[in-house]
Amino acid sequence: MGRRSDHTREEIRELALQAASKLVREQGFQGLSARKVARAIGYTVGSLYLVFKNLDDLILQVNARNLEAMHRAVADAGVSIVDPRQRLLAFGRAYLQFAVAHPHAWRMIFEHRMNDDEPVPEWYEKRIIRLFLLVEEPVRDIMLTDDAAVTQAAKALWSGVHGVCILYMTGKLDVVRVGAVESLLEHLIRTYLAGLEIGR
Amino acid sequence: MGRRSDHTREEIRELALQAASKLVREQGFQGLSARKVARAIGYTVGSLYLVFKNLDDLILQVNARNLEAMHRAVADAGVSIVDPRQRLLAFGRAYLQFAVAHPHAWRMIFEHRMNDDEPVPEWYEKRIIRLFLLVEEPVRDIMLTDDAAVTQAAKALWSGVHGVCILYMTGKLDVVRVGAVESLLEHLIRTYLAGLEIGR
DNA sequence: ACCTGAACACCGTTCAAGT
DNA sequence: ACCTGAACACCGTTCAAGT
Repeated sequence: MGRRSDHTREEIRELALQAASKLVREQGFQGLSARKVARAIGYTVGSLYLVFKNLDDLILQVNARNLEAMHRAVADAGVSIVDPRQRLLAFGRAYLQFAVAHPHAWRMIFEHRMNDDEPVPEWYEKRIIRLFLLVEEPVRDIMLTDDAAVTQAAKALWSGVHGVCILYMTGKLDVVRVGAVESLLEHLIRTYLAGLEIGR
Repeated sequence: MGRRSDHTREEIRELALQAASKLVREQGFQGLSARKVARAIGYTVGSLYLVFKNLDDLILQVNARNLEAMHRAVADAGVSIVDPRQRLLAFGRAYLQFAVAHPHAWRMIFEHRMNDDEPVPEWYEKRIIRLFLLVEEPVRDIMLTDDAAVTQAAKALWSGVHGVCILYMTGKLDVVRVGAVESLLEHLIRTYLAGLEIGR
């Protein structure tokens, strides 16, 4: 066999990424496999390895797109909000909402681990860090300074927000009401920011 | 074949749990498999299913022991510290230290997911919640009240601590210095607690 | 040049068959 | 009663062979 040329390399790549996204959306991270992706796009498993380095590579590409969407969702939530506290609250809510709206995509972003403990490529790390940078600006407005303390505060605050989200998503928060997580998240942000203003 | 009776059911169970622990310690969560455990203890894979329901069951048992050790490490760190703020700081440091000292065990606790999205058994959930309860007491001392606000504050604070730990353990915190994570953690706890005292 | 098919080295889980 | 061995239905990855 061979030499079908029904699709270009780029087309196969795109088909595979969309099939993978669909599999994750419908069956979760655990339901994704190279063989399933290949079957879904009508090619053999081997063909995937002409277009992707390996399964990790494919997953990173899917995650990159979802990170992009997440970044946009969070950034958009802050547009037209001038007060830095309200901005950070909007960011936090949007972050949580994205996780709730796309649970499987969100979990794959944070639960995927490289095989053989290979390091995550640099272009990918940057996409994660971009989210922290989004938070730095309003934090700077609140702290009224521009040194390393801002970076630390942004990291601390966003780690907290992330902690709430991940414990909620993995069912370890023991919350009953639907709005309880939102309340918890807002309480954490408000309380942390209040503490920040004292030390100013 | 069959009918060796070299070991009782309980002995096989214990051998398997220790072999599994060792595999995780040396090769990580991903390096664990039922077949490897069986090989390590000199039994066939099938035998494991006489003693454990499935691989998830075995993993939960290992995690339960590690959760026990973690709970003890955190609790012990707070003994003889009367000031509630210092107590919470000690708890946080101990939590982070346990993660750093036993990275693979720590990650298996928080990265393992049930197959087929089966719910985690109740006895297991309680072990996780026990950690939150540990935090409630000093938080109560600080808030000088005994209502639901204490539970919420404990959850918020410990979610934050956990967020710092998990982002650090998965290399997403972009910290360079060794002490930077400890500083970040202490900053988060101190700032949150400062904010808590204002709203009192 | 492009793609396949088969192979390799693994998985988790089940269960008839042996002692 | 206890344990095995083999089977089943899956994996990720590689690569000689076909068109």
